[in-house]
Amino acid sequence: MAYTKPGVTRNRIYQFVRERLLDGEPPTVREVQAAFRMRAVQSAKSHLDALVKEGRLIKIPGKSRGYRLPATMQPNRLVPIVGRVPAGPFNIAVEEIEGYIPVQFNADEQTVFGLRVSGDSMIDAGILHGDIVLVRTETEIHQGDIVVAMIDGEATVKEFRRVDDRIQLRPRNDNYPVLSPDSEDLTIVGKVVEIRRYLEGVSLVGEGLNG
Amino acid sequence: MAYTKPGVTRNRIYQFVRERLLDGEPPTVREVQAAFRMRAVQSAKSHLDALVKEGRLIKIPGKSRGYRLPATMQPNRLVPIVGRVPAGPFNIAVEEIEGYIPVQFNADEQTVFGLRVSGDSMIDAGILHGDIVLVRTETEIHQGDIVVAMIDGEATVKEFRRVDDRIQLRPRNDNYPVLSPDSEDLTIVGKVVEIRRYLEGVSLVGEGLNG
DNA sequence: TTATATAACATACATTTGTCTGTTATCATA
DNA sequence: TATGATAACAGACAAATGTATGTTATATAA
Repeated sequence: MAYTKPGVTRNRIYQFVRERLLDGEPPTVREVQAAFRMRAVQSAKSHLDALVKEGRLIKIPGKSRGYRLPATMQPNRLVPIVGRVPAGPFNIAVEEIEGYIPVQFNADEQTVFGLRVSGDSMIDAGILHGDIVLVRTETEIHQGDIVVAMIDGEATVKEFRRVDDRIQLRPRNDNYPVLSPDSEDLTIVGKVVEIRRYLEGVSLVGEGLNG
Repeated sequence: MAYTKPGVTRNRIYQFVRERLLDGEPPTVREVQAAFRMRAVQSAKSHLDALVKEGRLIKIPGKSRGYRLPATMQPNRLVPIVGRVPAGPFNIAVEEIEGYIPVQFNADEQTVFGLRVSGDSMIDAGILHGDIVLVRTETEIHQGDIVVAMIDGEATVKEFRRVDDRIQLRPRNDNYPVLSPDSEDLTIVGKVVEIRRYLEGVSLVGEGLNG
């Protein structure tokens, strides 16, 4: 390819590789070479190695398609959406999974799931019927957090308060009462860390492909 | 590895490959082999080819790490979040990009971006100050859609109405007036297709990594 | 201009990886 | 038990891919 000013091709190659990695398609050195119409493999490899040296990429030596984005650039992960709160956080039955949505947590663990909200008891907190809340299990709960709780086997989204050693679950809608269940009837499933609302028909990833 | 009932190992391999692909790390045949402690490459390859035949995977013949999820299982894409509406949809200045978030649209094109909402004029639609709305440009706008509009160079999120050949932009908050700007002062940037609210500090992908 | 760093090229080689052919073992069903 | 289908193994080869060495061309700055 034509000679360019120092750094120019470097940046273009970075953009290209980044794009490919975010698409889940790590390129080979020769694919980079071809994309930039270079006549020598080494031309591409030099740039890639330089990007690694600069810290903009990392690589797995020896392996094919071994260039990756550094941790801070790491993209996301898919988590399952369930229509109702699973019995135990860790045994979500496959049949209950509506689909998967991408999140950007480093939730390599199985600690985050999505739950479709029903009812309008949290409307003043901007959580509407049909919204999807992302719930992180196994995390600390603080005063005022929005949580998913199981009361007598029933799932609910509420604001968490501790008042005089007693747990209150407060709706954010004046038409609903504050709940204060006995602790043996109550399980805090996790904390709501994100809310999503889809205004347009979105087919969830992997929808209906169980089996 | 030990012999299993027909289909069992097949499914496990599918889960494994799927996991890897969603992580952006397509495995080699031999990596599958190793993961299942098989003594022959062909054992892994047979299962993979069978999964392709069943339609659960697709493959790029000849290429390394060439197994992929079919289109319906395709994951997501990263779109930029901007703090304010860009001048033109297609020339988002890099400095204005807050970060990137994953979406599940097949927005291979540059038609979707994220915008951080300021103000509470849409509070009755469950859109709060600080929420991120995902905006699709170049799409049809219908009565009642929530849109992002530019009025005299100012960006705003409102409900779209057409009344007697005149466009109305309605807030969803009784404290704000309905707008009805002259068409020369108005640009409809796009339609809001998704709303997100992060309740926990989430560092956006690629945040502060411009340059 | 000259010197130095960067960019691009040419070629070769080693390793990784995909693919092929044939065999043996276990499962499922009659 | 007999039979066909599926699962797993063994070994080899070919293509893809990473890597190394050396050379030439252009950009940048003194």
